[in-house]
Amino acid sequence: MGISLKDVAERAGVSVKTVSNVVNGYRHVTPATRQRVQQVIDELGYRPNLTARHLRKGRTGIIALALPELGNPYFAELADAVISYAAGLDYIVLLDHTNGRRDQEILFAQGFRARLIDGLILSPIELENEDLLARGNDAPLVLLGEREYEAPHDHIAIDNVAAGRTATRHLLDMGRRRVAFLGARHGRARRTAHLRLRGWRAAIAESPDAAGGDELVATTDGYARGDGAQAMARLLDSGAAPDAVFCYNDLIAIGAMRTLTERGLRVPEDVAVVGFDDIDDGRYCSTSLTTVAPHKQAIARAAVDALLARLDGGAEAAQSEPRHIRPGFALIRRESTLGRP
Amino acid sequence: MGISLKDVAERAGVSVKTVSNVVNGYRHVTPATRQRVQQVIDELGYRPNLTARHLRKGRTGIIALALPELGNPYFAELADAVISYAAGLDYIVLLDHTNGRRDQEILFAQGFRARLIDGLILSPIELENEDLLARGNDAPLVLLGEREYEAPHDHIAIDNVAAGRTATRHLLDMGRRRVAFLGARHGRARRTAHLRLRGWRAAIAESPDAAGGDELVATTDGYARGDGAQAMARLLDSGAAPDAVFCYNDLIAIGAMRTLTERGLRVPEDVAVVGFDDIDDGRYCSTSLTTVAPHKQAIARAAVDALLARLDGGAEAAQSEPRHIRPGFALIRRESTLGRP
DNA sequence: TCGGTGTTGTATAACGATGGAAAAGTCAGC
DNA sequence: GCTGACTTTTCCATCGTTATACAACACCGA
Repeated sequence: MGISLKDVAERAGVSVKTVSNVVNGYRHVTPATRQRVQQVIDELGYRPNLTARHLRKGRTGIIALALPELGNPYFAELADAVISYAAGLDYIVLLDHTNGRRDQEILFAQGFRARLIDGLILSPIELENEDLLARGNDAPLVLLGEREYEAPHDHIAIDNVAAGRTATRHLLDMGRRRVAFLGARHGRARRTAHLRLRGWRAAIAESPDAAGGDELVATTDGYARGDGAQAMARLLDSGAAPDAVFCYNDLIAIGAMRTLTERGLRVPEDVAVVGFDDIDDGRYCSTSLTTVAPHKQAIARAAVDALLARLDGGAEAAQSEPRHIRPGFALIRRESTLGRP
Repeated sequence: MGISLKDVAERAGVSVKTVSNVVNGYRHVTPATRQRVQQVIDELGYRPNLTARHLRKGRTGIIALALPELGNPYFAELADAVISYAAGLDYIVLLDHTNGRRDQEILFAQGFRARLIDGLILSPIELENEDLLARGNDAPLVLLGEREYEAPHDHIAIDNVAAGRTATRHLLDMGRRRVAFLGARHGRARRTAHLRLRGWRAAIAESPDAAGGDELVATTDGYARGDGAQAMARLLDSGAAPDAVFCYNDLIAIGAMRTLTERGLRVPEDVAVVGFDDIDDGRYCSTSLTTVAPHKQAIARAAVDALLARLDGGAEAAQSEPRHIRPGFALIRRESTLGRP
């Protein structure tokens, strides 16, 4: 095993608590004692045992971040942001992925890492409201992303309806009249894409001469490039003849552009494309991708801050009303709608 | 606080140890007692406190995985694989990123998460051999990736020289004669790209009529798409006139393709491109990317297995010779060299 | 010299779990 | 009914840390 406080105490000829006091920077320690103890600490290379400290304090300093999948760059970039920001506040982030499966999301919400973590940030896909209400766990939970719940938890999400509307309006402003939506969902995950779809509908409705029939809405099974490629193919085969697509996310948009190119259609001349997420990939596509950019840093900050407020804020903060925070977003205009300069 | 063994014990009218025995499936417990205890456990919703267990056992069941950056899909996908595989073995993975900075890598190697983690898997970029030798930490360390060290640690990496040669030879086989290498490095990180560059040289050397001058080697500052785009631009401006490029990784390759398209050059007709990593992006570029695919699952398995062998194998395993494991790779041929079918 | 005040250090009990040894209980065989 | 062998349960110490309570000491003014 390693060096413990006891070893240091013996060597320095003081009590264990005094060493602990030095380690923790307690005020009332004579400079002489402090120096002597510190010297022994350096000599022996003492490092505090976090496990023991956590046991005693009842807190671990670890928060969990559960995301659908890291393979999606949006989540990877978001994870990056959360880890960095939490590290600055002396919190360690335990990163997990749920594969967007309900059973795994429930597992996390229930807190299967009981008391290893102080709190949890979860980005759900299929989780239902009832799953949250059945939660028998006291660790604070912050929800991330599009889904809206009635359970009493803080929720961080950009205004997806407004974002969807902004994206769609941009396409309409560029003169497009048959704007398709790519990435609607069936089944449980329906609500996830629903908000962006609602934004699309709203923008269409504001534009009298724009087409907005259901034949312009294409569903996908997942959120990856392949799903976008397939959905685009189906849309083209169906004869819906869109002159623009607003995609649920950038990955789907990239897949869609791939299909368009394969079919000999030009982006944006024949079909303009807008994505969502502003992942790094979109910037370097052969036709760079216009996209809605949620402010990831702000989301990360808001999530961690909300969680820590419940953790560190004492009883009144822990019981206070759930907050709904809406970080900002921006429409980044690139070649897939503006064309090559 | 939560429910502890003691609470369960009191309620069930048995000793704490008996409850612990039930929880841990200890053999000699009467079915009657077991059932009664189990019932109380379910009733109270008892969950063992991992922190306390870890303190007692001296092990946490947590391993750390330190990667340069999650924003790079290769690492994200790899992390995904490691987390999944470790979870199957009841280990939790703590994911961190070093940004490829030496100071951060040293921090991890030194084990700043002392005794929170049982072992560490590190994918270094700038770390030096001396940093490893100076390591004053007993937790096992497994190294991942191209860099080669003389320090006594297990090392998992595909054969980068062979992979580089395979990729380059593929380009030569397709009739290219001016094959450039994109992504060499200056300074500390030099050695990282060195092996793939060596493979490039080897393949060129085997092909008498192929050009192989230094004007065909372009350095980059990083490993992102932007670096590839810039490097490609510089290469074109320098007049080196390559008819193919082998890129250090897929991101650089994607950036390079972007520049080629901008300059009106066709891929692969004018310039063929090969990447490295087989990230999902490459599959859905408008020109899908030929690439070297390291077997990520195998790498993840090997890394975790090597670490756990040192952890669980007892003293003799912990002291045994460091192993060097070489998972396989494959060349995935796609449009960026074969052309559109 | 004496209390009062404030600082510095120590002893001991937790935190929640597990391991080992001792104690208690069960049962067969004589 | 007793012994011995085995099973089941309890008791206590322990992991490394911090909190609480208090002891020791110096310093000050009266």
